Amino acid sequence: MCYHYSINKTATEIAERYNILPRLPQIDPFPVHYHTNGFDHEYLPIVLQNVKEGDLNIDFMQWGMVPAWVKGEEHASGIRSKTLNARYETIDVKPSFKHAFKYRPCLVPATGYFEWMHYNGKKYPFFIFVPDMEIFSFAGIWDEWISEQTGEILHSFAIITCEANRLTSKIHNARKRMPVILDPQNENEWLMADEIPKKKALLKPFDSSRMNAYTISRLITDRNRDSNIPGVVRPFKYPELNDLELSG
DNA sequence: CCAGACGTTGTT
DNA sequence: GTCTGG
DNA sequence: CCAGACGTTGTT
DNA sequence: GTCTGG
Repeated sequence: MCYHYSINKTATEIAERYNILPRLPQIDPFPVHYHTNGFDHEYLPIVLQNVKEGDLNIDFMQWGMVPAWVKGEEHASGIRSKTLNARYETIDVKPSFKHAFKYRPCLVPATGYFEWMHYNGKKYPFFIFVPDMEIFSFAGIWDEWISEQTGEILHSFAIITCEANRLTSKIHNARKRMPVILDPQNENEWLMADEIPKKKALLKPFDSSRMNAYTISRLITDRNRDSNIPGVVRPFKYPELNDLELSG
């Protein structure tokens, strides 16, 4: 699963990472997100294929995908907390996701994500990242929803999940899921492929040996403070976890 | 056929 | 313990 | 996912 | 819009 992640880079830096240079003036300034909570449905930078010109573009979409067929604002705000993630196993058959899976793939730029380990009855937050990629991509899907009431257009997205790999299943010691992270050489393929088996073949757990993680402070879920600050991704030690071995 | 849902996570 | 709201 | 509530009566 | 349960 993945309900909390980090993209603490400016839109300009993200554009450079994906070789999207020409449109820079339009997309900055944009706030960085040391921590975004899915249930806040923030606007976040998304990379997608520009249908007309064929090159990549950045758009800003709300996390929590509202499918195009949803009727009414109330229904839209009700469903988006349940569509933060989409299971890869059923993404091609679920009514909420199959259309977006077929026609609207996207990359979700990230610098890391957050997960809680359950240990002796307590929960410990971890920051999980890919040391060899400052910005990496979750595989995502998006959709366009138009409000009947206001005519307003909403672009929103979901992050695809798969079974956890070795590292992430140790942090998730109960149920084992993780967001799909794409190898950079597969990013374009994810945006371009049009055969369902080809697309599903890309949705695999990322190489555990290329990932790393450490504990962070409980500031991340402190409701009395803004968690979107650098301190939220800084290492924080819990003495009772000292014996824990993540790499083995 | 119609009505109603449409989703994920976690669980010693 | 379990549900709800964010 | 986590944090926080979890109930009723009567109401200027 | 499309699927599922009754």
